[in-house]
Amino acid sequence: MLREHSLTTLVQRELERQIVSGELEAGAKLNEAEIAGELRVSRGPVREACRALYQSGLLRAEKNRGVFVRQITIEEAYEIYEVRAALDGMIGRLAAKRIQPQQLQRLREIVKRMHVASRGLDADAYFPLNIQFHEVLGEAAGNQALLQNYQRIVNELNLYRREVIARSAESIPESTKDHEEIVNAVAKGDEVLAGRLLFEHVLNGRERLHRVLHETPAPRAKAARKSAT
Amino acid sequence: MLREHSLTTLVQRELERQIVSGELEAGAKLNEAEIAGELRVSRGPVREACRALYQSGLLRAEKNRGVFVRQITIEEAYEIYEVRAALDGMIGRLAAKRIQPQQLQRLREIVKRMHVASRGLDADAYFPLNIQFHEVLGEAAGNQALLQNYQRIVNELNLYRREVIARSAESIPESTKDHEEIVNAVAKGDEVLAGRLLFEHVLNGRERLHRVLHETPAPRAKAARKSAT
DNA sequence: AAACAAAATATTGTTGACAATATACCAATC
DNA sequence: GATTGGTATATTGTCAACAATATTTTGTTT
Repeated sequence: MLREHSLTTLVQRELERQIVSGELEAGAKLNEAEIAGELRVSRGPVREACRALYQSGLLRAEKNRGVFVRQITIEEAYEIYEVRAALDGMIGRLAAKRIQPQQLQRLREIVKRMHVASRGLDADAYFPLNIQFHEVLGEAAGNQALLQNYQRIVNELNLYRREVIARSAESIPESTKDHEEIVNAVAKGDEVLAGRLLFEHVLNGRERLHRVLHETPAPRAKAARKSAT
Repeated sequence: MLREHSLTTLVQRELERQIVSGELEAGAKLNEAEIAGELRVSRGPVREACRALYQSGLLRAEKNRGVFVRQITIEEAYEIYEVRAALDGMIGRLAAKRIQPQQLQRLREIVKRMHVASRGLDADAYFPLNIQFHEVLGEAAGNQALLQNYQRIVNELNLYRREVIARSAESIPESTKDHEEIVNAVAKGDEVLAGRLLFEHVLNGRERLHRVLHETPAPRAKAARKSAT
C-alpha cells in the first residue's frame, strides 16, 4: 500500500469540497458510517477529518448527536464580514507594495471580463471572477499566513452567501467599479488607498448582501431544516 | 459513564494547555501512545485532538512520523504579525464604537498597573498585563468571530515569543505609552485613530522583537533541537 | 385518536488489535 | 574506524468490535 497522503487528509479534502461546493447543504447532518462506506474507509479517518473541519469552522458538533454542516446566521455573517474586511484591508496594503507585474496583468484581465459579465448582469459568470480576483490579490500580498486566514474566512462566508448570491445580480456593476479602483490603487503602489478601498469594498459587499436579504423574503432551506432537527 | 465533554475535547484542551504554557516545548515530538497512557485514554481521542490542534496551527504533522509542537520561524512570525496587526486594527475600530464603561474602567486599571511594572522594568509583571489588556480590548470589540481569530493568532505568536519575551524588558516603557494612547483614543470613541494606533502598536512590537532577536545572539532551544531530529 | 412508556434500532464514543512505515541497533565489509 | 546492509523495535495509520447514548418504533392506556 503506497499513498502520498493519509486517508484522513483525503477524507478531509473530499468533505471540504462537498461543503464548499454546496453538495452538502448547510445544516445537513453527516453520518460517519455512511461517509466511511462511500469513501471506502473506516470511521476513524472520517472522525479525524470531521474534527479538523469542525476546528476550521465548516462543521458544527454536538456531543453524542454528530456533526452538521455549519449554518451561519445573519448575525454571525455580519461579524465574519468584519474579520474579512480587516484581512482584506491588509491584503490591499501589502499587495500595493509587493505585487508583481504578472499578477497585476492577471488582475486587469479579470476586471476586463468582469465588465463583460457586468453589462449582462450575468451573476453566474461574475461569481467565479470575483473569487479569482480576490485570490490573485491574496497571493500578491506575499504573506502565506494572511492568505490562509483569508481563505478560511471566505470559506465560512460562502456557506452563508450561497443562497443569496444568485439574487444579488443588481449589485454587480457597483462591485465591478470597486474592483477597478482597487486595481488602480494597487498599480500605483498606494498602499493606504488600496487598503482602504478593499476594506470598504468588503463592508459595502456586506451591506449589499444585507439589503438583498431584506428585499426578498428569503426562501429558507428545506432539507437543512429537517436534518438539523 | 457520565461526562460533559468527549475525551477528544478533554485531550485537546490539556494538550493546548501544555503547549501554550510551554510545558511542551516548540519542536517537541508528541508520542500518541505515551500521551494516551498519561491521560488514561486510548489513541483514538489523542489522534483526533492532534488533528484539531494541527488545524489550529499549534502542531505540525509529518505523515508516518507523527506530530510536533509547531516551531515558528522568524519569517513566519513576521507574517503572522501582519495578520495580527490587521485584526487588532479592527478590534481598535470596533472597541472605540462599542466599548462599555465598565470595560474602559478595566483598561485604565490595567494601564495603571503597567506604569508600575514599567518603572521597574518588571517583565514578569508586565507580560500578563499586556495579555489582559488585549483580551479586554478584544471583548470590547463585541465581535465573537473576530475575537476567536485574534486569540488563535496570538496563541501561535506566543509559541514564538516565549523565548525572547523575557529579554525584551527595555521596550516596556515604549509599549506602555502605546497602550495609554490607545485607551484614550478608544475612550474618545475615535475609531479611526484607535484602529491606527493598535495597528501600528502591533507592527512596532514586531520591530521591537526583531531588534531584540538581533541584539542578543539568541540561545537556541536545546530539547527542541534534539526531539525534532 | 393522542399521549405516554418501553423495547428495538441506529448512531456516536471509545477501545484494542493489526498493518504499514520509520527508527534504532548490530554485524559484516571496505 | 566509517559505512553499508539487514534485522529488530518502536511508532503511526487503519480497522473492526464493543459500549454508551440518542432516535425511532411499537404497544398500551386514557
